[in-house]
Amino acid sequence: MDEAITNILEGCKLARELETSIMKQVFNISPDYLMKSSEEIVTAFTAAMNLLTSLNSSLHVSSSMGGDGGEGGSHGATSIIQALNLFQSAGFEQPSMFFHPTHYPRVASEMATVSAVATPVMELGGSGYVNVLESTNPEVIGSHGGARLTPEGSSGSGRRPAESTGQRSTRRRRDNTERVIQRFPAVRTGNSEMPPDDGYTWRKYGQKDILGCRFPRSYFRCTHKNYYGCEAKKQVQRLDEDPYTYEVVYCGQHSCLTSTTPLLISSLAPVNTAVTSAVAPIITSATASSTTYVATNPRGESSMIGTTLSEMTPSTSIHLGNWLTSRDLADTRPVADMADVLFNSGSSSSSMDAIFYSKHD
DNA sequence: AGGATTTGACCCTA
DNA sequence: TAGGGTCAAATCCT
Repeated sequence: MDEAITNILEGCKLARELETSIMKQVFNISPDYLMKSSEEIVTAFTAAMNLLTSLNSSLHVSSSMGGDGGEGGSHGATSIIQALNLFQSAGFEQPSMFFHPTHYPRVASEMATVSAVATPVMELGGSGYVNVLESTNPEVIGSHGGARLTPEGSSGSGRRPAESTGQRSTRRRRDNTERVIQRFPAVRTGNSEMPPDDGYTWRKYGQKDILGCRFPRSYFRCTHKNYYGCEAKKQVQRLDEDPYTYEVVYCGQHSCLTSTTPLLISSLAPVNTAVTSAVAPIITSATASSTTYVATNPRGESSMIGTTLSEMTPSTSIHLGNWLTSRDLADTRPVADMADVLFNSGSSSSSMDAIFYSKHD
């Protein structure tokens, strides 16, 4: 255990050094350097994870992740939470400008993608962006993560005459699109807290008080719905039990080209046992947000099949993610994941795009 | 001026 | 029928 902690701390140190380097050379950073540094970080965390894995393997791990979500059944979570605390005490509690929360859904999705046996159906758009085709599989999974909540309580008072509107277009509630559920700690900005920006631009189209919930649920759709027919939506709600945590449910795929990192949600489908069993221990912690993988059966009933870390520094989430989701795929993608996060997971509004803006221009 | 937000009404599903 | 999701007029914001 001590050795694992040493490795983790070393990884943290390297990550901080890398971050510092990036900050200092914002417009003059070499991809080679990034790759090399990332690799060193990966090595340190991989070593730690291997040690932790062997530690935990003696304690448990039932490969069956039932639909009950198992919040409390986190075998082996203690070690990971300890590791989390270490990460935080090592100075990673604040979101980095480079490790933008935008990355986290991508990372979570990527992890599941790595674990999935099924090959994701993808196509390259003309501009080089990757578009993910809409899944038609009735069995879909989502993940759980977080995003920004718009400031509430402004003084708009939309009021419509009682007669209004003729007929409504078709509206269905239980569509079979993927649902990605994520939790994020609120980001404190001035006097208010809000979920972190997820990199996409959203337009709020509704807010509802939900029965039994202290806080209203806000409904957002992609701002570019009209331009690109982008059907992505999300629901944002503060948790009753933890008002400083936001739960965001993403529905549908982004078909717009406004982000360099469209969520690879559809690539998670179809759900299969590889994903289910690969997402190992469930971790819940007040200090770390989580990504929850939700399986939806053809009747639209959802059940959580797993949770993994996502609200940490990308390096830690990547490594723990690999450890959690793909022990059988160990060492296959950590460097690539890191590079992907570093180079591809920025959003149109992220600082990474500001740094590497020329990449897509 | 045009886009974003608010919020009561409407409508669908369980 | 209740509750949740969406619509769209009114209003705010830039």
